[in-house]
Amino acid sequence: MIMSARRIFTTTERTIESLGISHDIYSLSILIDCFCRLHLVNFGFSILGKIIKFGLEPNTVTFTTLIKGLCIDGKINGAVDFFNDMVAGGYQPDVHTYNVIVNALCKCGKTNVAIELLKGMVERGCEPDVVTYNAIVDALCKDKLVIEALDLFSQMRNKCISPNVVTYTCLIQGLCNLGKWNQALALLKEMAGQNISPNIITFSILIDNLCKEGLVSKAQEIMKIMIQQGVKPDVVTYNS
DNA sequence: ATAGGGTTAG
Repeated sequence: MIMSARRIFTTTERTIESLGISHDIYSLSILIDCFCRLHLVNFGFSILGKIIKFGLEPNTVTFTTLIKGLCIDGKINGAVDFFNDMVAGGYQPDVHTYNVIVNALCKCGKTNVAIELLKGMVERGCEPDVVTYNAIVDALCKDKLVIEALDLFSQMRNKCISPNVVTYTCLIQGLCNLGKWNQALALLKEMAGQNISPNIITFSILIDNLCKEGLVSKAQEIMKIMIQQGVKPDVVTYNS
């Protein structure tokens, strides 16, 4: 595995060089991304070394790609450390950079740290967007902290960051998990008012939870609405 | 001009 990875690394380099194509920060950042997706983040860091050796300047994209590579490998602490190094080195993280870290923190159960980072980015003048909020709203809902999730939901609206179908779907799921399907249905209505179309996932969550509550006729009602809106039930919907 | 972020369900 290690040998073949190294071979990929060196032959990629030789091939590009033998074609007479010179590297720039774009191609090298793409190369870093490729290695990171192959779980070869260390090779990504060797590319960073090459960038510096070539006298090129790594930028926010280069760093963000490496941070994501560390997250892909579950090295969340390493990712946070490298993020701090980046900031200490005078490089400004942007909303993409923050979203990579926030998402990784949320996915590994460190929702509180993610919320701290959300506060931190605002203080640094980097505005969060719907992606940032969705990650945290989803994590809070999965932690059964729906009140906190709804609080964040109103916070984002105060900032004029429009929630989308994912935001609503996460909240609906969170409410359903606590048996608050009435509130979940209210959110479904609210979506219509906001011109946000529920999708197959939104509908399936509602149908599944209504069935579990023994409200099968209500579930069938939702399924009718779903079909009316042109969303085709799938195997998940029918299983429910 | 060319590169980087999430996406929710049984």
